[in-house]
Amino acid sequence: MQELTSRQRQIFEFIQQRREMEGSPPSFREIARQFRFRSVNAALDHVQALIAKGWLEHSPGRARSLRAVQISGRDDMRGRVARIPIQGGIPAGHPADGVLAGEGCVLVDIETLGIQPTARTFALRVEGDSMIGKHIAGGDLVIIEHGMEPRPGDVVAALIDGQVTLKTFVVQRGRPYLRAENSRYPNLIPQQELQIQGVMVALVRKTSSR
Amino acid sequence: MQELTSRQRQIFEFIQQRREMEGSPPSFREIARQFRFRSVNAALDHVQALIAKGWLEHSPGRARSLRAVQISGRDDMRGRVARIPIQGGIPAGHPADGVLAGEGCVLVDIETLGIQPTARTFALRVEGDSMIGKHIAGGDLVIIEHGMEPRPGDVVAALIDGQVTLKTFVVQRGRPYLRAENSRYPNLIPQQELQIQGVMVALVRKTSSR
DNA sequence: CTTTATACTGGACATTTATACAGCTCCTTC
DNA sequence: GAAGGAGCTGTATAAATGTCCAGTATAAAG
Repeated sequence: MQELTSRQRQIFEFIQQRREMEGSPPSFREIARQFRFRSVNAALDHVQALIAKGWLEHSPGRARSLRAVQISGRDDMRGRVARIPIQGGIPAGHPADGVLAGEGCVLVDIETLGIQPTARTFALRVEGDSMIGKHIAGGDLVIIEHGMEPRPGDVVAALIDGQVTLKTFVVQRGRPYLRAENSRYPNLIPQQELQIQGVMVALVRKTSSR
Repeated sequence: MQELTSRQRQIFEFIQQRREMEGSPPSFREIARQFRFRSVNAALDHVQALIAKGWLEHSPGRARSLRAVQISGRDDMRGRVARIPIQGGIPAGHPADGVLAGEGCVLVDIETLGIQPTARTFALRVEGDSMIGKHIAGGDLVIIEHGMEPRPGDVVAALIDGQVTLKTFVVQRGRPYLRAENSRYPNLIPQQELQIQGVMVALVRKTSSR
């Protein structure tokens, strides 16, 4: 399949976007309107280029019949989106065991985030600003991979006194401890064993004001 | 939502089936042909019954605009995930006009992020750390809603010298300007008119190391 | 310099399509 | 038996839509 020009890619993505949002693909005139073409033909030309290059199919004479050629594993939402449960406040024990007060689920684009979602991936709502030094603010949603081996410098979710906290995992003189990325918060040197719930792999923030 | 008659259910399922197989919903004539109606109106009547009973929606006057009403809380990913194009480097003029080098698309969970994705929503890869004061770091992906009226304090994407930059929109003494959230970067007081591309509504970050 | 591909403008036209109006039968309900 | 809804026929029309033809401009390739 031939490569697309940047303009053609725009057209292609607009068509895909509309198909998902509106439920049916745009007409040529709608494409033209979107890109401020004064002529319908500009849209037609682009679509014909996309068809010639093997990206689109259509049924001649039929309104709104544009559809993407299915490339296995490529452009499909199924398989690209993972459903990740949001853990609310206090996970009782093991995160896979029983989850209290979940906020529901986030749907996460695994390709963009480059994560391999397992059954042990979960999300946490950040409270407080103890990780502000790593630009993780209160209200952010962090995606945590459970069971992953933390490396020094990783942000981890740890279980301290039955509470989950987000900290940076660091090793000093062969001994691991948890560092808060905010000088107003104390670091945590573990008494016995360190209870690491998982390693942060991604973050999602919603701009609150709207 | 009212119950359907068996005939209406047949029509509804045919529409759904066609949407999945062909990629776009059938026209009234195609419905009529499928059920061997000699009149298009038979199909119209059924569809209007389905709309009245709350099973279908459509945009008046638009070809093939039939779509099933989303049932909230259902285990359906379609309708909860929006495809947002990632704009690469330098939009020339209007964001709908010319955008170069797209990186592809992000799939975004509209329910979690609370955004209403329109065709004018796009994503930008953040370069540099000029917005670090708002905890937006380089490499982050920000979701921008174009055409939204910026309010003071909002993070906006603005067009400066043909380059897109992310800044905080502020108004001082009745005059708007753009503030960088990093003391090493200058604020921008617009010479003429301020070219606001859109307002940031969400942010997605991938933890880079893995 | 010519050719080719891309990216458009502008106008025209035939179909497709949605939609309205006026009927009809059959069945159930009152 | 009157009323009403479901299910359908038949005709008509305006709007939406696909598609063709004839151009222009620009940049890259030969």
